[in-house]
Amino acid sequence: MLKLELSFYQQGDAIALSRALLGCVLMTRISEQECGGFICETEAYSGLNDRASHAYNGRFTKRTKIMYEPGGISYVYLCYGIHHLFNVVTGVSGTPDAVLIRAIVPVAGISYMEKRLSGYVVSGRSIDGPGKLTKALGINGIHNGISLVNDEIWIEEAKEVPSDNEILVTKRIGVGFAGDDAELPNRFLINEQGRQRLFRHFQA
DNA sequence: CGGCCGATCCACT
DNA sequence: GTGGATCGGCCGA
Repeated sequence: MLKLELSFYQQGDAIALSRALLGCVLMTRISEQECGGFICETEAYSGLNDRASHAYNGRFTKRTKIMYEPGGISYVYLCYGIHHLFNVVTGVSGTPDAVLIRAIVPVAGISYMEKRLSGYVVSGRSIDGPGKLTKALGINGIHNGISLVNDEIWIEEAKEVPSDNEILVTKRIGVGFAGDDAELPNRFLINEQGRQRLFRHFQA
């Protein structure tokens, strides 16, 4: 399987990349365990003009500075004091764009992910919810800012790409504070039929 | 320096 | 469908 290269993350905007990441395979190798699944839900956060983004209007802090880096690194942060959320930084240096990964369909290391989720059964279903996703994959705050072209967290090309009629576009979750920007159609997901079709390409 | 609050999840009812 | 858990970052004083 082919690992996505830096150039993938640095071309195009966050919306195009949110769409392009559907079907790609998010993998982690953490504590000697290789786990992962193909991405089936994303949200685009387009920095400067997006009130839902941490970097709205050029806000530049210790936390958000990572979003201004060139694409191809992770942005992991703590939400509600409990959940780590995993984002992919995209675009060129100076553009604070990122894609939030919200769900995967598990294809590797399933038993270990279930262990991390205290026995929650992930086999045969999606791992929905960005906090649960990072817990299953073993991602936490120490992975903030690391390259996605390495051997700890990386993304592989899709084995099979979802077709347009398998993709749903909606407004984003939990961004009601963002005013009009809360209505932006920046959330992308593969429908149930598409998830099952893509999953079949991972079976031996 | 203090207080507020969020890109959530789960265990209740 | 609702509320509690739980904490770092941010803002205003």
